[in-house]
Amino acid sequence: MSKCQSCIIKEFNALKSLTRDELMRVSACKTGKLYKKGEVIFEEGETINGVYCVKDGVCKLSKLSENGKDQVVKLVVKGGLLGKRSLVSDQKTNLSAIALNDMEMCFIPKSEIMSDLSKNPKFTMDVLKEMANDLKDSDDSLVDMAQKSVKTRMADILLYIHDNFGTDDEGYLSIILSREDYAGIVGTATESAIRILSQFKKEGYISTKGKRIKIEDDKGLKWIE
Amino acid sequence: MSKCQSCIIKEFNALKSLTRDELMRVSACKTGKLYKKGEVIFEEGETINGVYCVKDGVCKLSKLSENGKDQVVKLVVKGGLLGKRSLVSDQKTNLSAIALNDMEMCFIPKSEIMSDLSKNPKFTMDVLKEMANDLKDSDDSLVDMAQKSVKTRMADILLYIHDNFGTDDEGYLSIILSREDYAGIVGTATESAIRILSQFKKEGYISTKGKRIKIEDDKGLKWIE
DNA sequence: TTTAAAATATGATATTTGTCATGTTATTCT
DNA sequence: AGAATAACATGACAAATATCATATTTTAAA
Repeated sequence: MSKCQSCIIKEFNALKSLTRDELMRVSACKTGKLYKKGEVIFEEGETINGVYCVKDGVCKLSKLSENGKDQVVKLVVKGGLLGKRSLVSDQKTNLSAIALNDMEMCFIPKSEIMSDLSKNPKFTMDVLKEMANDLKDSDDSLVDMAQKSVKTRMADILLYIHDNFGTDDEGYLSIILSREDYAGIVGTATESAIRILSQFKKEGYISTKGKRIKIEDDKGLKWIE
Repeated sequence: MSKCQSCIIKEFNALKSLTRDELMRVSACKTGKLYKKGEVIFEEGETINGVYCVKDGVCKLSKLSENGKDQVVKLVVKGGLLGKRSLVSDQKTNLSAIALNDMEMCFIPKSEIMSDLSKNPKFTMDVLKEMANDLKDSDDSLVDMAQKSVKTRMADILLYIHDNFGTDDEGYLSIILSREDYAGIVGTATESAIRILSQFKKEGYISTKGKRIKIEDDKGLKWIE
C-alpha cells in the first residue's frame, strides 16, 4: 500500500495540513480497500470509526426516505473524504455511501486522527473549513430542492457534474449515472428523470450514447426554468 | 452589559468550553443589541465578522430563491449561534437572518474568538460538533424536502416546533409564525400553507386562536402522509 | 450466441401543488 | 372608533409531477 505522503489525495483534502511525521503515522495504520460498482461502503445507522479517503472512483452519499426512495445528498470523487462527521460525533451516520463505479479508497481510523485534531490547529481548521463548506452546499441544495422545478434541478446537476467532474476525451460527462441515480439526485420519480432527459435530448441541450451524456448547449441548459 | 460568565447563553452553546479568562475577554468586547420583529440581522451576501449569540427571541435563517421566495433553512432560538461559518471561512454568508419577534442578541467579533479557536481545543471541538450537527440536520431536511409531500412537511414542522421550542401556558406553540413563514419553511406557496393548516384544523389535528396554533392530536399529525 | 434480466422509453391518467381571483377577518394607525 | 392595510381563507383552474401500464432497448449471464 502506498504511503500517504506520496498519495495525490493529500493534495486535495484536509490531510494536506498534516505534518510529515503525522502523515507517516497515519499511513502506517490506514487500510486500503477496493469497492466494486454498486458496493456499499457504509450504511445509515452504522457507527463509522474513521474517515474514508477517495483515491479513485465516485460514490454517492444518500439516505433512504420513508417512501423507500434513495435520495442522494452528495457525490464524492477523488480527493474527497467520507465520514468527517464521525471524527467529531459518536452518533451513527445518517447517510449511506455506495460506489457508483469501481473505487479505490483508504480508511483512516478515528483514533489515529484524533490526536492530530487536538494538536495540529491547522489540520483542525481545515476540517472545520471543509465541514463549513459542506454545510453551505447542503443549505443551498435545500433551497434549490424546495424552490426549483424538477426540470431546472436536472439541468443544474448536469452542469454541476460537467463543471466539477469534467468530461472524457469525447466530451461525455466523465461520471456515468443511471437514470435512477439522476432521479435520486434530483429528487423525483425515475420515469420523470427519464422523460426530462429525453426532452433535453429532443431539444438539443444534450446528446447521449448508451448511458453516457454529452452537454451540447450549456447556455441553453442554464436558462431552463 | 451583562458579562458572558453569568449569561445563561453560555450553558447552551460552544461558548461553554471557554475558560473563565477567555470568557472575560470575550465579554469585554462583545456588543449587545436589540432587534425588533421583522428586523434584518444580516443579509445574504454580507461579510459577517463574528458570531451572534441569541439571548432571547427567535429568528429565521433563510435564503432568497431565484423565484423571489424566501426559503427558511433553520429557526434559531435562545442559546443558538448565528454566523458560525464566518469563523472558519472568509466567504460572504449565503443566508439572511431575520428576527421573527423581538430579540436580544450579542455579537462577538471574530478577532476575539479566533485565538481561542486555535488555543483551546475543547472549544474548537465544540464548534466542530455544532457544525457537524447542523450539517446532519441540513442533510436530513434536504431528503425530507425532496421526498415528503407538502402536507407531511407541514405536519413535521408543527411537531418539530412543539417538541423543540415548547408551548405557552395555554398549550399553544410558543413560536408564533405567519402563514407566509410556514410556507417559507415548508417550501410551498402561501396559499397552500394556509389551505393545509385549514385542513388540519378541520380534521381536528390542530386548533387555532388568531395566529396561535395548538396541537390537538400529535399522533394523528405523525401519521399524515 | 441466446436468453434472461435490467434499464430506458413513452402513453394514459391521477394526484399534488401552484396561480389567480376574490372575499373575509384581523391589525394597525390616526 | 373608523379607515386603511395586511393577513387569512377559499374557489376555480392550470401546471407540474407521480403512478401505472406496457413497449423497446441495452446489458449481463448462462
